[in-house]
Amino acid sequence: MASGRRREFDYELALNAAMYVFWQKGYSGTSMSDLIERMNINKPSIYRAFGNKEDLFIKATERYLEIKMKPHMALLFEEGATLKGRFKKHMMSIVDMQCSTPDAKGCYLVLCQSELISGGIPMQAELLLKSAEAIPTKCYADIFSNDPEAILLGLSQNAQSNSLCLYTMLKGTAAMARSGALRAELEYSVDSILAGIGLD
Amino acid sequence: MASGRRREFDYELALNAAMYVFWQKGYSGTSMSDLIERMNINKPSIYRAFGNKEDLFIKATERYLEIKMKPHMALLFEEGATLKGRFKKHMMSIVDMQCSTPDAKGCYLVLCQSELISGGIPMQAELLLKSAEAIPTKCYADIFSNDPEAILLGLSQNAQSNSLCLYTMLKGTAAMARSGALRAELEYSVDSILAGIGLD
DNA sequence: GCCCTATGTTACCACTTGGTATAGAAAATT
DNA sequence: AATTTTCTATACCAAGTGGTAACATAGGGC
Repeated sequence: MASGRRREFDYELALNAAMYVFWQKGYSGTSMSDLIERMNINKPSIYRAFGNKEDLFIKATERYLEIKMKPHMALLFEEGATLKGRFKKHMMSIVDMQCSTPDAKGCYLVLCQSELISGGIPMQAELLLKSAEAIPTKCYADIFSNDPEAILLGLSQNAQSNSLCLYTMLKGTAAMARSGALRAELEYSVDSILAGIGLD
Repeated sequence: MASGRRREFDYELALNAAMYVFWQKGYSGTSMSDLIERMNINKPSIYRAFGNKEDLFIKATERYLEIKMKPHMALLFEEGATLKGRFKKHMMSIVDMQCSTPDAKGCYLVLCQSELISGGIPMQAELLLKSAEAIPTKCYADIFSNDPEAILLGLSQNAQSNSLCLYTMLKGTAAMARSGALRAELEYSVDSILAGIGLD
């Protein structure tokens, strides 16, 4: 079986580049020209390797979830740290990322989720974005409900609300980071919300 | 001096309609076709009455600041209410608006400010959006610095940080509202952040 | 060597974008 | 009523959108 000519570009690198473009410009705001330029591949090669714009967006989004969001979640389950310490580390790890990525500040998901109500996002991409939103809130709520320290602090009483509260603050830091806020400025907000829900 | 034919559409109504379109779709996401449809005027009439897309956007943004943001600010200076009461009312008034406007959930400014880093926003519009951001933070910081009750509670020590903290949370509720969160769910977050900075 | 498959490149497609020229219609001043 | 001024409406423009057809090119299996 003949296997044909090998592609000249690096698939993984190209997908990363696409991820950063969507992170900076959102789905509708990103044009194929943008992608061609930043991925450094010409158009038919992109279509052959990744499918159409929606397919590429879905792959880029899944990559973001995998390499950018997942690592933060692990920090919530580190052994030998207090509940507050784990949440603080988790949240500041996210804030760090929101502030540090040049030209792609804030959160990929927050940006693209805000496009949903604008219209123009294809169905499958919409479903993925909506399902991604449920992951951290569910995770936080589970911890608040079941962690012994959380139960002791009474946080299990309002597990759902406490979860939503932290998530809301992280969306806020994402928006602030996108406008140029610094990590140091946002740390105070993280500390305040943790204190605010009674996590001391 | 002949004054000519009178316009058939209502200028104020049309500008309001434009405001809601930008509120829903942002600057780049809004096309002239969108505006024509929702303002119910044909294209040359829009250009004659409002100038080009950027001019119209600036007018719509100024209108948003005037009729949508300004009323919330007044609540911070109501007589005979505690500092916490005034901030609670102010913030919930904003959250109310973020949740209730159909098809234009969230905050006009948060949405459009997030487009700045994407590029494609004209200079004058960019300046307006950036200057709008400074208004509430400056206002909060002034209150935390000078209000007797704030000084008594020690909030004047971190006036700047406390200000940024509340503003960050409001950007978070805006993002949450845009994704469909309800007023009741977000009230808990507002209460928590007020408690978190020590405003009891 | 040949063939087959997959690649990169150029050119093109229909459609939408922001913006305008032009012509006809309506109202106020003379 | 005539004129002037501003309005609305149809049609159009160049440039950009997402997406493809066609063709030359490169590499592995036989």
